[in-house]
Amino acid sequence: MADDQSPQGGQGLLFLTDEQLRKGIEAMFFAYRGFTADPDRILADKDYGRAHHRAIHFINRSPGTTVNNLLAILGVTKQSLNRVLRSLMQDGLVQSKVGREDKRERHLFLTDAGAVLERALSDAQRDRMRMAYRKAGPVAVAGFRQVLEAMMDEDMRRQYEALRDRRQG
Amino acid sequence: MADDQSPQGGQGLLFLTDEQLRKGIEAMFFAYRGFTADPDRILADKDYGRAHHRAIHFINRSPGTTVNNLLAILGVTKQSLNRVLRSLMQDGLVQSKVGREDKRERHLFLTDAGAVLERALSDAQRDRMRMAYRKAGPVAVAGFRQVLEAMMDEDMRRQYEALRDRRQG
DNA sequence: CTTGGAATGTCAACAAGGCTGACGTATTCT
DNA sequence: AGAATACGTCAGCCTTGTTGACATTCCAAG
Repeated sequence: MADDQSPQGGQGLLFLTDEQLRKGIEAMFFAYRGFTADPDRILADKDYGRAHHRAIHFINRSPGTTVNNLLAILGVTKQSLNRVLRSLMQDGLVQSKVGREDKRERHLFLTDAGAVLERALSDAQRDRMRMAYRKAGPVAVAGFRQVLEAMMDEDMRRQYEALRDRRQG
Repeated sequence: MADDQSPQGGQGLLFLTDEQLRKGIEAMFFAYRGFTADPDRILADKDYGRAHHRAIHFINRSPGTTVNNLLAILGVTKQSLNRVLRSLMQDGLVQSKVGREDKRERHLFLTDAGAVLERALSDAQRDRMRMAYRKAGPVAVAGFRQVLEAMMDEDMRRQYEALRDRRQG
């Protein structure tokens, strides 16, 4: 694949050619389709879309998070998020509680029914991920995460890092 | 979930825990935002969206490809693609030629103006990719690609592979 | 040669889910 | 008291996915 050279910097920069970069770009494109395919199939039956999945995922991840918080993580407008949250609450999958300290805030939680759906969605997504991880092996997985993290914008990375070490009930 | 075993894998299966998988899922989510951010900014000025970018990318990649071909690669309906192609053709970025052998087919090409936009878009996307690659290093990059390829569906992977070794004029 | 079916592509209409802008209400901060 | 914050909502727009209907072209069977 490449002419190995001696020291750490020296192994040629063949992995930085336009050709290699383009392959990476196309790999991202196709892989993302696989990444969302399984949850999408589950959601299609239920009149929900990817937007609902994202909301459910992050509410599960950070129970009690506020609307504003979720907004920042998802990177959408409140009007857009609101549409999704409204339907999830009407269907009894998400519950919002008025803040105790600051009564302007609404804290979001999954109901039992919401947790069931979340489980189904993340199981499906994890299964594919697990398969890919197992196939590629631990070293590849470490590289995978490194490159992804390097692709994020600064503020996204902060959101991502903030999520990393949070323990959830 | 994580009992260490001896054989070749030796280093435990800690990279397959639900926790690790979830981090990978979230990394994909945030990284994809970064991945599309730069081209999106360019397109926003021009009344185009991601769909236009995808079409332009793959037409550039495989000049003379047919609509049907493109359909399969992009994974959308022909009606959806058609709308995008129509606007690109009206704006003089893409040109379609009736097939010589089979007159039902339309072969797609970028015009000079189309090639200019393609350049701008892919430069932007490649710059980010290059930065990430450089930061992560060649070993990480190899792992990155391995995992992405393992995440694809069978038919996507075939599309992706078919693209890999094609030489373009 | 003709005819019917399959393949290719176009037009029309609809839905999801982004967006902006404007506004109302409750609450908190200064 | 007045400004700022957090949230919800209405209205309207755009992109991009969907299905349905239809025209053209090709090909194969009769």
